[in-house]
Amino acid sequence: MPPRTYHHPDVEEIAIARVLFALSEPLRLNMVKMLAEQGEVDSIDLGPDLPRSTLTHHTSLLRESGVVFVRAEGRKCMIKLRGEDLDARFPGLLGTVLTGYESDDGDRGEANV
Amino acid sequence: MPPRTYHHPDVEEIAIARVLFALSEPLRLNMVKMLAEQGEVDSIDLGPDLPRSTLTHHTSLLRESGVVFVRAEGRKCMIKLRGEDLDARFPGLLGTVLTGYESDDGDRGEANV
DNA sequence: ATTATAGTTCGAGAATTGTCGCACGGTCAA
DNA sequence: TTGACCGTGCGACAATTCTCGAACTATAAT
Repeated sequence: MPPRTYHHPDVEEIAIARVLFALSEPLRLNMVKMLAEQGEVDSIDLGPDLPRSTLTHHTSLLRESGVVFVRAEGRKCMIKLRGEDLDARFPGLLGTVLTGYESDDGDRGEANV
Repeated sequence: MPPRTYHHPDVEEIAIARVLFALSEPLRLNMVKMLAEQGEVDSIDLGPDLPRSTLTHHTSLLRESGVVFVRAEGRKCMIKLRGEDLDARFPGLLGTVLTGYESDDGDRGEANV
């Protein structure tokens, strides 16, 4: 009956080690890149080819580490970066990671575009 | 006979996902913090209470991910941050991580000082 | 109400990572 | 040379993490 709800850690509760771990996974790092470019997106757009349970796994990990905010929208769910929260907690961190990821063509920077 | 040598990735080879993973481990993150504060240090100082093989495991991972430079000094080994290399590859990343770690007392920020 | 769709949970298995004892080779002092 | 010390590599085990199918719940359309 109750509509889907999601738990999000408070800003003070966000731990840097967990954030770094969340961003250290290529799939998740690419998701974060998309979120930074596109704003709030439908979760399915973050991994159209992934099994749903795998997608849920990664989005949940990003949410529980404090990187993203998840919101139920009808039967799908919308995801956006917690950019301001992250910047308040760890100033500049997200920006430098994303800038660094841009210049890292060794991982998967542009071969798939 | 040959003195101990260590392989270090070139600057261009340093991958951001691997760096973030290396920094996502509390033990290793604390080692990096010490290195940032103290410059080049004896490896033993990074984990006096750790089993040697465990210490080697973590220092090797930091070295292979491009975070630290390791040098044999007699029978011990000296370790220092590759600060300039990291900054050339991913500008500002290390600084923001260290700054963020400083303000993160939830992990182990100051309870042990 | 029925059907279809989307996300979640649970479980199992594979893969990766962390921990640590132990033997080995290199280094230094006596 | 002998012996103590330090780091490394190996191997085994524990702990985490990743992947993904299947059953389930909620939502929307017919």
